Amino acid sequence: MSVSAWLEQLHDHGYRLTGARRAVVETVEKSTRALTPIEVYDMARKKYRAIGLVTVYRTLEKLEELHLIQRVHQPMGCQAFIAAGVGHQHLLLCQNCGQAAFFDGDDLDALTKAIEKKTGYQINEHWLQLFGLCADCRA
Amino acid sequence: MSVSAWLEQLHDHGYRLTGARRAVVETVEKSTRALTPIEVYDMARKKYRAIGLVTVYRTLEKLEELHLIQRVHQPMGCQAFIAAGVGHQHLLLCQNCGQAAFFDGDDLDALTKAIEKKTGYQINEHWLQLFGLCADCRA
DNA sequence: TTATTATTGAAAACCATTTTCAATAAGTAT
DNA sequence: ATACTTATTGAAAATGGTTTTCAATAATAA
Ligand SMILES: [Mn+2]
Ligand SMILES: [Mn+2]
Ligand SMILES: [Zn+2]
Ligand SMILES: [Zn+2]
Repeated sequence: MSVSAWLEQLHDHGYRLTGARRAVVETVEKSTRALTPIEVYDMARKKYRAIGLVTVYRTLEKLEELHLIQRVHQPMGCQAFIAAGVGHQHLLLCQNCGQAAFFDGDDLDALTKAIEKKTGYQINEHWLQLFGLCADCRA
Repeated sequence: MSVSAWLEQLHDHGYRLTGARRAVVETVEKSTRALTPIEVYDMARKKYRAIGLVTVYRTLEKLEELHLIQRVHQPMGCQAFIAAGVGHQHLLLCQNCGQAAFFDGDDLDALTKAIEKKTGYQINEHWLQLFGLCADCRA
């Protein structure tokens, strides 16, 4: 995805393209780590001075509705957002700098089946997230 | 674990045993689903009328410090707590009634290794959580 | 250009959580 | 038992992140 693709998505869903929205989109789409509303606000403000924190919240809300961003749960808080992964992917987060990477290829079918049998639950989805140190931070 | 074991833990760490704390401990230890502070408050109040919501927050804080309870992250919110699992376990949650079950036996070593190689990250921990319908709710 | 109305930012409201504080009661020493 | 020390308590106030309100503005269509 790209900034222009995000703006196109917004436009295609009847949302107007404004300076404030462009600033938020550019900030979040380019970030390699999850950002909180305030962080987005501080960064977007450098691109569009007059932006209000309220507009950041409202724009994040719309981007989440369009599945362009997703909420990131972390030990320190669950209010951060990052550009959404494509297809079936999970997040790998650096515990030092927050650098995020998506990965796929997890196969939980066997585990899921075994647990369904043992517990009687019908399993519909799973959350998986890895934590560690990115290449830069482990050096 | 049991209610008395929790109370003993509190006592062993120098905390006094009070009616309010007993009510919170009994509520949370016996629950098979994650409870929010307000839910704990409403339930504990039936055992100890005079309890204040503030004391619920303070007691949950201590129980978490002692690793007797753990925070549960869910799509609807991340403010709920449940009796902590023992050893390496993960949660399986019913999307309908909230019924929680712990499971173990997940083996992510191969996946972890592969991702470390591919991404350059050093992976230290993982979060895994399953969602579905419990035996009662799927019927 | 003009008209329509979605969008905006400031201010106020909201609400979950935390802090303050004087009264109370658990644990200890007498 | 009784007195003493001080951790604990609940009420009230404060806090801080998020949401709502509202009149002004600006994006889009006519
Ligand atoms: Mn998966
Ligand atoms: Mn595991
Ligand atoms: Zn890093
Ligand atoms: Zn259920």
